[in-house]
Amino acid sequence: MTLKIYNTLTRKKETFRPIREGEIGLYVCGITVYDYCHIGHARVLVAFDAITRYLRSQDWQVNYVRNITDIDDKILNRAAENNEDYTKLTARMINAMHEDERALAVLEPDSEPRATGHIDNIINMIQNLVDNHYAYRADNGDIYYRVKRFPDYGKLTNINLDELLSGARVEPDEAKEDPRDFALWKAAAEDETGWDSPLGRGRPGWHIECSAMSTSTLGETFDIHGGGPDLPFPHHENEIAQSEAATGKTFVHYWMHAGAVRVDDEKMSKSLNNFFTIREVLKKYHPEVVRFFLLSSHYRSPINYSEDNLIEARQGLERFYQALRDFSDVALLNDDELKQSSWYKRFTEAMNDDFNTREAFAAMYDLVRELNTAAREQRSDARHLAAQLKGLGALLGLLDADPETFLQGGGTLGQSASDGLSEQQIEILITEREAAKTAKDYARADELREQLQGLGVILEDSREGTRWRRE
RNA sequence: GGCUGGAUGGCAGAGUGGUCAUGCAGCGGACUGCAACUCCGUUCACGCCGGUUCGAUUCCGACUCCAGCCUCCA
Repeated sequence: MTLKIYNTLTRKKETFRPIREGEIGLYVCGITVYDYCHIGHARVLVAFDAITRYLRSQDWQVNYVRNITDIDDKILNRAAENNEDYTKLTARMINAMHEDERALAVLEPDSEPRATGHIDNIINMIQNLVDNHYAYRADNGDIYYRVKRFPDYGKLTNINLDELLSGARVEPDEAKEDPRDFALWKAAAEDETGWDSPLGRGRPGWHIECSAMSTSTLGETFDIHGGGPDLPFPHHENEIAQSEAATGKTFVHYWMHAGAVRVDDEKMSKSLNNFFTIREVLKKYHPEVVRFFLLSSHYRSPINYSEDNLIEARQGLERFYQALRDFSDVALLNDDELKQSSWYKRFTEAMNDDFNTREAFAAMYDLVRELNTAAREQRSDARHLAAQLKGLGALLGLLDADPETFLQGGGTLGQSASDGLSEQQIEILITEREAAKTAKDYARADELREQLQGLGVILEDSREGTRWRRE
């Protein structure tokens, strides 16, 4: 089955053709670690995690590289504000990032290079660019990329160099030959953070670290480069200019960019200061609800982070776990068994079409209905349907929790204690209600049920007894 | 202003040249002591104007509006 991927470079959905048969080199721009990750980071992390999991399930050998930018002006400024060494700040933020990733079931990439671990590669690449006149050393000691010398500049985002110049936003800098040039190496004084090198003492500018890390881990030309919605310009445009000038080869075949996360229908940005960190979000919502929410739109569409939409995601996920409730013990199918399934076929058709997770969900919801019907009729295929549902969920990193635990957790974590009702207390009230029901004292039974409902506990009666879940 | 992408039912959100998206919500029914869960049925749709076509929400063009990037940001 052919895999189609929307390529930012061509602005078209294209049939994916790997450089080497069966293999995919994937580089995703990771985090600049000067603060906690926010919900926008979460989207990129979760989207490429789901994509990578899916590709591997289709027998692609994926080499997934996601970098950490751990040296940068924002980091140095923040460290100075905190009056701490910048490596202390980045170490703390990297730990926090890893915690957030684990919570969201984001698997580790195959490698996670850090800018400070690639200083030699960065220096070599800049030296190469200087030697070939793609870069020059300015009077202030900074080294800039000579944008004019790279004729393809702007091919990713279709910008016109002259118009870029007329845009007043380009910062005029006396040291530059041309205001459009950007820094590769920033000169550093002895008492500033920097590395000694043939380029002079300094530190890398933003952009060059990704060119160095990606080409040194995946080769001068690789398959897919991904990132957030604000990266095509200037970051990826500059990466192309640096890398292709340095190697003389095509840098990347497919460019993938996630859509923006909005907050209550407002643009989310650092300057508006309206972003939510992942850890704040996880205080309100179960991590799988957040993951499900992020995957419930196509990865390229804008998505709106709001109370309503998160509640909706929770309800959707609850539908899956309700269906799996009586099948928590079913074993996962092996690959061959799963691939026999017609549901699997529909699911993969959706995913092979530029990773259409929402369409894949539609197939899973239809499977849920079939499963519920089978279970109601006590059909023998119910267990197999449940196993297929879990199998499809696993391809996206979903539905791995114990259904009862998920439903009784009520879509958030750790709220049972603050609710004032322990599981034991709930069970006691349910037993009391059972007694009232047996005695046909329905008024008392309803009173108990309403009491529990007021505390966020929903009861569900069945022939086998009463189950409960939190809203 | 330039460059991208989009406009689908009450909301969210896919997709298709002519028969169903899907989820939530609503309505009717089954189940239930009553509910909840679940199942069955069902209402509600493709921004606006032209064109192509036997037929367009789907293709083409104009228009209007919205979002992202062009400034730190994933």
